[in-house]
Order: sequence, then C-alpha cells, then structure tokens
Amino acid sequence: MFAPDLTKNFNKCGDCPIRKRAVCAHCETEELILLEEMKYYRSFEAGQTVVWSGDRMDFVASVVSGIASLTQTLEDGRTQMVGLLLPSDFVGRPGRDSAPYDVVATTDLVMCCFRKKPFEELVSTTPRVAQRLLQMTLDELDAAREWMLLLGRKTAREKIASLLAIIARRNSMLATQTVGDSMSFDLPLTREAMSDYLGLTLETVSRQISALKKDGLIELQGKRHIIVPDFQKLVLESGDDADGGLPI
Amino acid sequence: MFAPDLTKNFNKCGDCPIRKRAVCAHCETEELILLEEMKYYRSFEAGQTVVWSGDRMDFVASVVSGIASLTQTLEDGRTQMVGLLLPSDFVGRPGRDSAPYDVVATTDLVMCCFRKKPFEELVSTTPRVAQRLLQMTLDELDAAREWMLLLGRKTAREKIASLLAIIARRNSMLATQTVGDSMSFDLPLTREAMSDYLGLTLETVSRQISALKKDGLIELQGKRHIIVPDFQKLVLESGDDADGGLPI
DNA sequence: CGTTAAGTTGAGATTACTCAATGGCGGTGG
DNA sequence: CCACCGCCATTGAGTAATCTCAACTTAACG
Repeated sequence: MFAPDLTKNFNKCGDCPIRKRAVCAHCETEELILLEEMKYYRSFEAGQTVVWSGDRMDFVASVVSGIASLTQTLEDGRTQMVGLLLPSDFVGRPGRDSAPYDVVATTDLVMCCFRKKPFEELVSTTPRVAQRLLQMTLDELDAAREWMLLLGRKTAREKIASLLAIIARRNSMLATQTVGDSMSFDLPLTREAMSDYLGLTLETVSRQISALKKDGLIELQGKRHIIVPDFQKLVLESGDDADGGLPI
Repeated sequence: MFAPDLTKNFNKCGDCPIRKRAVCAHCETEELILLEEMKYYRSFEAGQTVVWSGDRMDFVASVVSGIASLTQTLEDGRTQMVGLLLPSDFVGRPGRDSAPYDVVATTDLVMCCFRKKPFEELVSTTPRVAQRLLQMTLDELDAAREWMLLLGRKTAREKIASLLAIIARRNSMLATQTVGDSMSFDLPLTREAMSDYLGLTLETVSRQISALKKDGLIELQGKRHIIVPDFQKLVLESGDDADGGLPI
C-alpha cells in the first residue's frame, strides 16, 4: 500500500514527488543534471534493514516514499528509535564512512540514493545543496530536541497523545480532508515501533491507547486506524502548550 | 573560576581561544575580517538567562568560555535540558527570529555574538561558514540522538554513569593530566542541572551518585569534585558498548 | 482450519518519584 | 569570632508509575 509503482523510477528529477522538499529542493537545472548522474533507486520491504549500525555506507539518500526509522541499541538489546524518516527526509552524512545507527524500513520504502563520493564533492562545490542540507539538519535537530523533552519528562499518556498528534498533524499537511476538528489516519507503526519511539514497553503503549479510547479522546477501527474526534482535546493531553495546533 | 579576564575581548579573531573549532574555524582572512565587523562580546554570570524561549533573537553566537545550557519547559514546569554548550559550540539559527528554548548560563559565560542579518548573508554567500556550520550541526544531531537513547532506555544508574563519563572524556580531551586509568574533574553542573539533563529528579541523582560512591566507582571531594579510579569500570556501568573509551 | 504475528489485559515486582526532615558550607552582619 | 541564613545536597519512608511475565484475543494468511 505504501509503495507506488516505481519500476519506472523517476528518471527525470523533475517528475519526482519529493522534488520541492528534499535536499535537491533549491537546485537549478545544472545541479540536477549532476545529481541525476550520481543517483540510483533502491526499494525495501517493510521490516528490511537498509543499513546496519557500524556498517560501511557508500551512499547518502532521500526517502522517496514510505517510512524509515533510525534506531540505536544497547548491548543487552534495549532499543530506542532516534529518527523517523518521512518522504523527502535525508539519511547519511557527508564526510563519514559508517552508519552510527540501524536504518530500517518501517513500511515498504523507496529511497533515492546518491553515491557518496560525488555527492560530497557537490556539497563542497555548490552552495545550494549544502545550504538546503543545513536547513534540513537544523530542522531535524529541533525535532530531536522536542523528542528529548518527550522522552525525559512526559508521562506515558502524554507520550502517546504527543505521538498521535504528531502523526495526525503530518497527515493533515499532506492530505487535506480535515472536517471540522475531527480527523483520522492510519498508524504507520506497530505497537512495538511506537514503544521504541517513546521509550516505553509495548504493553504500556497498548494500555495507554486503550485508556485514551476509553476516555473518548480517540476511536479505533481495527488496530491501526485512528479517529480523533477533537484534535484540540488530544493536544491538551500531550502536555505541550495548547497552541501547538494545526499549521494554518 | 570559569571566566578568564575578557575585558580586552579578543578583538583579533586570531587570538581567540576557540578560533580553530568554532564556526569560524575554516575561515580565511577575508572572511574573518567580515566576521570581526559583525561581532561583539557578551558576558553572563552563572544562572543568568541569555535568551528566553520565544523571545526575539537578533544574534547568533559562539560560546567562548564557560557553559551554557538549552532547556525546554512544559506548561506545568517540568524542564528538560536539550543542549549543553561548551566553548566553541554554536547557538542560534540562521533564518529564524525567535529562540525555541531557553538559553541559560550554567557557569560564568562569555559569548561571541554575531549580528544575525550580516551573519545570514555571510552564510549564504560564502561556503566555508555554511559548511562548518553544517558539520557542527550534524555533530550536534548525533549527540542529541545519543542523548535520546540515554533518556529513553537507560536506568538512573546508567544515566549518571554516562554523564560522568561524558564529562570525564571531555576534560581529558582538554587537559591532558590523565594518570593511568584514573582521572578527576569538577562537575560543572548542580544536582538539579544534572537531573534536568538526565530526565530524573534531583533526589534520584543524589542517591545514584551516593550509590556509585559506595560501590567504589567514584570518589567525592566536596560535592563537586569527582575522582574516577578506573574509567573503564565507570563506562561499564553506563550501558554503552565497552569500547567507548578515551579518544586515542 | 491451523498457524503465526500483532495486540490486549491482568497481577505482581520494581524503579523512580514525592514529600519531608536533616546536614553542610559559605557568606553576612552583629 | 560566632550565629544565622540561604542554598545545595543527602537521606528516609511511603507512593505511584511503569515494567515484567504470562495468559489470552484477534486478524491475516496459507
């Protein structure tokens, strides 16, 4: 369901669905031509690992469709998700050889990969890619810091409400079928993935989702489809400032 | 103790103690001249707030000496530290007007501030500053992700051990008076600041420090001076891979 | 229709938190 | 010089939140 037909693989960057938001967003035709020369597509099925922590990584990449997650693991197996990559998000770091975390396809996934060497050269010779990358990295840093607040200080209930609000907001940005304050979406994460995102056990995630349901803050259709009757009420449970509403 | 005499304020960037590591690290003389024109120094006493979350911020800055922290706060007062800035670290974001978190001087602090407008122009016209800023931001993102693992998955004891190991490592990088596996340093943070860093209460921080002391992993001289008889043993308590030792 | 993976629910254990009292140290003023 | 105050830190006792272990349910799939 997440992987559109990509056998044709947007050979022209101009046709690419993430063209306006990815690292290449600010590029002019000349730079696009260079990028097209160094790029190739890779597809992954849900659950597949894209890169193992510590492995050599000879490419950097943009998520074209689907969701990837970055996870870190302690020796004894405890794992924490540290990044959730949506279409147009970037993985990899110019100037480093090995990945510092596992990159896993959370859903079916298509990535637009750039060979690292030429990409690094492009970054150091053209300002537009470097500047876009800086913007995106600063955004990710902000997101990471918001996430740290969640991990360090929020209760289990607030964590769940926050995550649901984040996903709901993102969805309302893409598809614009919001009706009043009510909205609905599919959870792209299993309970376990949610627990790794939130620093909880999957049992606690399940219990808190049940609690939110019992309190009428969300409704479930099946295990994965969530209906939010009143988004503001959900945000209120997230512990954040009340004005963290929908982007206008 | 943290504030050297800065009345003279390194007017020449060439004399600046953070010249080789800050945003200006890669700059040539021409760019340094531009930077010198837009810079000014500000000093803060320990405890002072540099910027309030949400306030307009018309500068970006490098920490010259001392320590600053970035903190986020929930409505009800729970606070989480989300950044710990050491000399040469950078605050502020080109292309944004207001600060998303409080910036507080944890010790006496001197910052080298750049007026935002001209700095933004410099970033968009010269590649060297932008590229250095990208490097530093990527490093911060890595650190933030490591921190997320700590917040989400480590026990109180592991959190304390990790923080002590981080500070010990940093100190051994600057001052090189390491003798064998033993090392010692001053804690630059109060118990409360440590608790905000680690997502714990200050009582738990205190108890765990006492426990590490009882177990012989650290010794205390006064409240703030820590002696680590065997660094490897401390790292073992931090939950990280054992090889996270000293930089060689 | 059995098998499997994902999710839910319960009971008890554990960790960290809350509230409260106490200890130590440095500065200030009598 | 000493007493007092304020700040930082420690320690204790009881509580609350989350985790662990285990049983059970549901939906999907061959």
